[in-house]
Amino acid sequence: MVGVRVRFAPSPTGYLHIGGARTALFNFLFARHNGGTFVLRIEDTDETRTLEGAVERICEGLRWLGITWDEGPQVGGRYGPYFQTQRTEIYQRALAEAVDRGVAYPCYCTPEELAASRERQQRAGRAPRYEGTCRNLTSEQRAQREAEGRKAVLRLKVPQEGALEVEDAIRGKVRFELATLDDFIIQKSNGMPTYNFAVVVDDHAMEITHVIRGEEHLSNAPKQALVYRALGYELPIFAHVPMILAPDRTKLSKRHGATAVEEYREMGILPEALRNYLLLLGFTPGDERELLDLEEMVALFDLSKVNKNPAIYDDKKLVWMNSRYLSRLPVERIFAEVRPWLEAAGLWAPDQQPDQQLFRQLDLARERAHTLPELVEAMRYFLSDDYPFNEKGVRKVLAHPEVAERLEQCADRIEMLDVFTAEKIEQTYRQLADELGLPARDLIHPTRVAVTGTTVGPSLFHLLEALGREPTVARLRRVAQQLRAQPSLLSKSDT
RNA sequence: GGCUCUAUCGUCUAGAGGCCUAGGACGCCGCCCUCUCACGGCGGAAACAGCGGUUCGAAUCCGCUUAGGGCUACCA
Repeated sequence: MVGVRVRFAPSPTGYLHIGGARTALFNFLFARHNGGTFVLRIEDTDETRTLEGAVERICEGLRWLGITWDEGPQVGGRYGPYFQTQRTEIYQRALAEAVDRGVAYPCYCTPEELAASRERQQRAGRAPRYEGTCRNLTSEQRAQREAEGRKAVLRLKVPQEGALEVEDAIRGKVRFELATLDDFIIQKSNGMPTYNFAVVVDDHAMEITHVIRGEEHLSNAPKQALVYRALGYELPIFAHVPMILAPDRTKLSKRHGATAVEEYREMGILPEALRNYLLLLGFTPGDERELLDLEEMVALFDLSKVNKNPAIYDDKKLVWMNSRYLSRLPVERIFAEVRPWLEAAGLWAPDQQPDQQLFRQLDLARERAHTLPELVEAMRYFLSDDYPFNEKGVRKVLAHPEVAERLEQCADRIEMLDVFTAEKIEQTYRQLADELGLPARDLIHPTRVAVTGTTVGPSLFHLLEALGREPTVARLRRVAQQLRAQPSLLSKSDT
């Protein structure tokens, strides 16, 4: 007895689409939740659409999201091969079986004849269906067409009356009139099986118990059910998850912005955030929790909690989620994520090792960042003396005659401190402010802008502690000097 | 066109006949916290597509309409 077996079966036509990623996630969670097996299978029967490197990109996207498969490319398995192009003998056997059972027949119509027939029917206001030209050919007629050198395809003989009900775990019973279906092709003239045939053969051969896939396949379900029936296979449980639509309610495509998982990675989105966001697109955890780690997702996942209606994709919430993960995940983890970004920005050397001070800085910076590139900017003044000055900030808090001296006084006091801690720094700032008869903010704000170039950021005293005494003092003095020499110097480098 | 799925705030959604003067989250707007920003807290604006039924009672059930999606290939 096999337990739950599910599969994700993308065709390698390019990148991993977020809709596909969500389907994969649901399959993965379903398998894990039920202690089952998650299979990755590549549907590459259309060689003209198969793209070089696409399988690798899809695998990498899945791995990045933390979706791992138990059988499939790169890992193997007992039900292989996992590429349809390598399973041709299996299809040939199934095709031969279909012919033997009398449920399939060769059709010699050319694509041109078919197109003409379709057009004729459409003009007559009817739904285009295969007219059954070759359905009842005698063996002489077949032989004659073979002799003419006509190439044959194989069609499935579909009953012309009655109805077929497909049970869907998400939608319930879906009923189709057989009269609306026609004898569809199961083997192309190049010998390859068509999608609707190959999926069934593979799902059966791989003992798939639950077919969880996108809603775009719902209309294929009756055809596939017919193939199952024709071949005498047992039907799996179907579950069609709603599609993800673009904000204009059309199918999500490139012109709507990012649609590939890898693009989100390149935008500085963490896999935890994308995975979490994708889960919530069409799935309700049941309580009011929204931020869920993989373990919680596995524990909670259930097909009955998958929604029926399509979700419109809106990345505002994704960005918010990303900011939450940025500040919640272990700081070491965040460092591993930003590290390549910091290196690319020239703020971190490839051989450089992080220390406690770096982690403190990261801790302060990450609370304010929504994405990895934002985090890089929030880290810039910690890692480099070359940080941009915000023009408005300079004008507002630095460009005043009394500021230079105050900055120097702050620097003096800082140098006198026995220990450089946030607490001590705050004490001395407040004391100095008292002595000067000023509100503390008149010292705090100029210091912040001088040391970071910006008016926004972490609590100043923690900021200074994380920055370190030497850089703090050096920056205060440098800025004071520049203010004295020429105030406009500072406002040149604006952000 | 035919077949089919879907329909609650701008978006993701809760809601499986009375608990709904429809709840939460993102976003937006105020206020609080405060050295700024962010976080956090508090509050606000914001929805049951329409019309008919069924019922004592409907966001919830049924029908129709409307709108959107999918399929309708020798693509997957």
